[in-house]
Amino acid sequence: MSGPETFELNKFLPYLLNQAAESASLEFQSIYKDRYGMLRTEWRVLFHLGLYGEMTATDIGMRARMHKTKISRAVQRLTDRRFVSRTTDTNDRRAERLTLTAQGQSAYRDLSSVARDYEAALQRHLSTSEAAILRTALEKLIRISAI
Amino acid sequence: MSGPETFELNKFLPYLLNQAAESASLEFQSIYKDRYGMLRTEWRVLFHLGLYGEMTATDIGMRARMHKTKISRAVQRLTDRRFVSRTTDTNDRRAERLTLTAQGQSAYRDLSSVARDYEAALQRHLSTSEAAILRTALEKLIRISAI
DNA sequence: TTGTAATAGTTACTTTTGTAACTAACAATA
DNA sequence: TATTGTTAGTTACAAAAGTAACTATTACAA
Repeated sequence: MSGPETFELNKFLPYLLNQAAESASLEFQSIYKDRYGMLRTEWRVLFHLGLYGEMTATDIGMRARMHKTKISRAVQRLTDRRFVSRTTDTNDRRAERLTLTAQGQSAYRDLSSVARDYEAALQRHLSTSEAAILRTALEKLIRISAI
Repeated sequence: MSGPETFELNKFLPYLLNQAAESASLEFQSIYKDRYGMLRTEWRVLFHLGLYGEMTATDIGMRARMHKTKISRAVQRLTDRRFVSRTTDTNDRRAERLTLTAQGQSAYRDLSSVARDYEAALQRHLSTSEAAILRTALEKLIRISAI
């Protein structure tokens, strides 16, 4: 007894979203992990730099909504492995301007092509309009807590 | 230069799904954490037992797609805090039959009512058909890797 | 039976994340 | 120019998750 419409876990949006996110990330995750030994945070930083060019850790944090310690550690590992190079900003010596190295560019190009194919494969399970509405709905949900 | 249609991170489904899942879980998470000191894994176990009655850890693992060590630790904490009770199955003494205690039932009722309200609030940002299509699409994506 | 494999769940160890405190640099104001 | 506050990023410590090896029990077949 729990109210007029009884609760259903496998219809509960946060639960569904988490399951779908996990499911939809699994295979792609194994690719960047296997090929480049990257974690999710590192892949995200790589893609931000690949897409938007030079950024600071703070910039990435705002765009990707990642905490600065996560970014700090991701950048650390990416520079250790020569995917990213950092130079201190001469105007503000607290900030570091991050860019992809040639190796980083190459990994980015490779992975973004994988990402395109991967997404196309996912999308084959959805109709065109379904995929479009899905994206819109997800964007709305993201914006809710975008404060 | 990256192909005919250039890659967009904020349209990339796995990325969108992760962001939306995180965004849509955030506030609810803070409720079960603040009221009952529960983690996500514990909340999930609680809800499975509340919804489906007596289950074993393995049952829950299959339904929730959680690894058995996660469940083992969640059950451990839930029994420590008297939300769950466990009894060894007499037919198969490896298995433990898990059920909610009165306190567990009460937490479950409270949280499932919160969940209903929370979901309704999320849904207010979506049209009826949008919400329906979203669920369908998410279910399809979940099933893809359901092996 | 007895030996081998499978299953339920736990434990130990490692990796990753979260949180808070920290350093260094800048900004603003008295 | 001191003083106070803010910002960029790192580090230290604690909590959580992942992985593999483990115990105990059951299943099955030689």
